[in-house]
Amino acid sequence: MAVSMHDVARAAGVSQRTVSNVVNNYEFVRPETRRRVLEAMAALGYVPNAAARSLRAARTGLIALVVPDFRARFFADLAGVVVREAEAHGYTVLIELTGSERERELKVLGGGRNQLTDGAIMAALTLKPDDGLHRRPDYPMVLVGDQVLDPPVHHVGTPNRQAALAVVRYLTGLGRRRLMLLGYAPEGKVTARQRTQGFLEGLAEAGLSAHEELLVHADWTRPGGQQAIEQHLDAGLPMPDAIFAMNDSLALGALRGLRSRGIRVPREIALVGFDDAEEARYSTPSLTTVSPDVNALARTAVAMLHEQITGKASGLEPYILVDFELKVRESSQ
Amino acid sequence: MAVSMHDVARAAGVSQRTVSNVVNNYEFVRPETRRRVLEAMAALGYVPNAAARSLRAARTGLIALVVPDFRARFFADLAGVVVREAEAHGYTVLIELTGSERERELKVLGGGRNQLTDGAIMAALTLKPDDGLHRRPDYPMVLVGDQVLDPPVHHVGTPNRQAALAVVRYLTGLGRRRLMLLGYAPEGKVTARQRTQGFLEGLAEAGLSAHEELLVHADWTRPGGQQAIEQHLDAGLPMPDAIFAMNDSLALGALRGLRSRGIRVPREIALVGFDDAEEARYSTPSLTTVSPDVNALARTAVAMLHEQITGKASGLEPYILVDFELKVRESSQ
DNA sequence: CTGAAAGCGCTAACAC
DNA sequence: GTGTTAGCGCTTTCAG
Repeated sequence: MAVSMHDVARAAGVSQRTVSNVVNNYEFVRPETRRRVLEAMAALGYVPNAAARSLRAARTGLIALVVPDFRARFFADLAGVVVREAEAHGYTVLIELTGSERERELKVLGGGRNQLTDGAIMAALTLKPDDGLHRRPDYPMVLVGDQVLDPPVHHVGTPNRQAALAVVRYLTGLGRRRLMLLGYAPEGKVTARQRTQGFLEGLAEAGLSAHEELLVHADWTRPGGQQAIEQHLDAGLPMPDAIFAMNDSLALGALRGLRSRGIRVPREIALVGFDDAEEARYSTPSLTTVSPDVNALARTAVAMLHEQITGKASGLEPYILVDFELKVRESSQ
Repeated sequence: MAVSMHDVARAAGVSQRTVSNVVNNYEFVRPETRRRVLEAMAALGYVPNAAARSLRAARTGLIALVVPDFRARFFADLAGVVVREAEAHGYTVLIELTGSERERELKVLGGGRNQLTDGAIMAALTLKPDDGLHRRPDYPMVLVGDQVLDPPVHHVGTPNRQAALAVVRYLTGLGRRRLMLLGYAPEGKVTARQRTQGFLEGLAEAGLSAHEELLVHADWTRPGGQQAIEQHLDAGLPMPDAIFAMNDSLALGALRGLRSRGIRVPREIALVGFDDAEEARYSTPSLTTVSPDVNALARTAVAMLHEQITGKASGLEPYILVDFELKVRESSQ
């Protein structure tokens, strides 16, 4: 067995209570006593036991970060900031990788593993509004990305509609007139719908109408983007003079497709993505893209969760959209 | 308070012991009793309390994965497999991001946070051999990547020397004669030294001698690679006909540098990286690179750690090198 | 300012 | 097969 408070207490000639006071930085301990206890702790190599503390305190100091996969740069970034931020609030982060499996996301709604965590920050990809009913109501939770549940849950996201609108304004401002929306998915996730909405609003604003053939379905992946573009071009469908891709993977795939057909970017077609993935900076040409403020996203999520856990009166709205920035790079100018 | 075993026991009209038996799938419980208990659990919404269990069992079921940063694709991949594999062994993974800070890596050696974890898998970047002394000897630990500690710790890695050797054999086999080693760092990490060793062995084997001016120092990053190459070229130093970069970031940076100076890859210079980062597949030209078997790496690490934690007689060596593969792509042929 | 003592929820001897 | 029971190490009332 490891050394316990009791052992330290005996060694220092004080009661366990006093040791606890020292460990928890209770103010009113005589300096001399504190010193003795600290010495005993060091001598014995005392390490507090987290399990016992949790058991007693009814909180574990652990929060779960539930994401599909760290290979998506966005989630890797998110994890970094969440871990840092959580630490500042006294939490340790426990990772749950869902691989975009519905089963696993549902499990989190039910309170996760064995009351192991005090709450969860989740990027849900597969949940549907109805799933909100499966939620254990007393389990603190914050959704990152899209609001997908119906009895709505605390949530922090990117203003998809506004960002898409900003993209269209930017492109039409450059004089582009035939805009393609790549990754169109009217039946799909909220994300897709919101971005589509912004896109269409932007067109309307510029007095343009949406060409149905320029709303192009595609898997939100590189191969998806490449294929869709190649098919579109090979089918002799109307050429756009600008493409807004639903995410950077799509955009980079499209870039490949365009190149393979000898079309120059941005000369003939301007290209804009979404997410500001690392590759966006390093592709040739580098990719103009919407950069969500991941930092703010993570900070806000942790703060929201902390409030729920501690039950403090919240200064925060239960639903927050953070900033974004349109990073203009070579692919559009 | 949440509902406890006691509550369930009362509701089912059995003793707490029996509930425990059911929860832990103890074999010898009468089916009828089991059913009753299960029903009571469902009715009350019982969830076992992890803290209590840990306290009692003196293990938490948590293991720490300690890595610098998930933005490096290698670690993102690693995390994915480790989490999956850990789950199969009944562990949950807790993330510790070090940001390559020595302080944080040292803390892990000391046993991590409050006996919260049963052990750790760490990719140490900043530790020096002497730091091995700081290690808490009874804290199970597996190093991934390089063996850096002196009283050696269980470890699983990539055969750096052999891989570098394979690269050189491949390049000389293609008829290349003036090989540059990019990212040379003789005073640096073991990784660097091992790869350098393999590189030099390969040259010797081919009857070539190492040109000192072709051992090029550089930060192991994209900008580092680009700068180093541009400086080298602009200084009029001897042109290589092949470059082996210590990692893919360097290689991709170099690619940019070469392109900016109008040098064609692979026609004039063949380029090989190390790590098989995702971008390596999507660059133009795509990058030939050494692909470590991350799956095997992670599986082995978890298995090793599990053995240490359970104290089972080990079938595994305490030091294991996993496979690698040379992924030949456009940049070298 | 410090001691004594009561559990938090669970596991695992030990009985029967 | 099931009940009794003793803690695991800690926080926290309650007394001094």
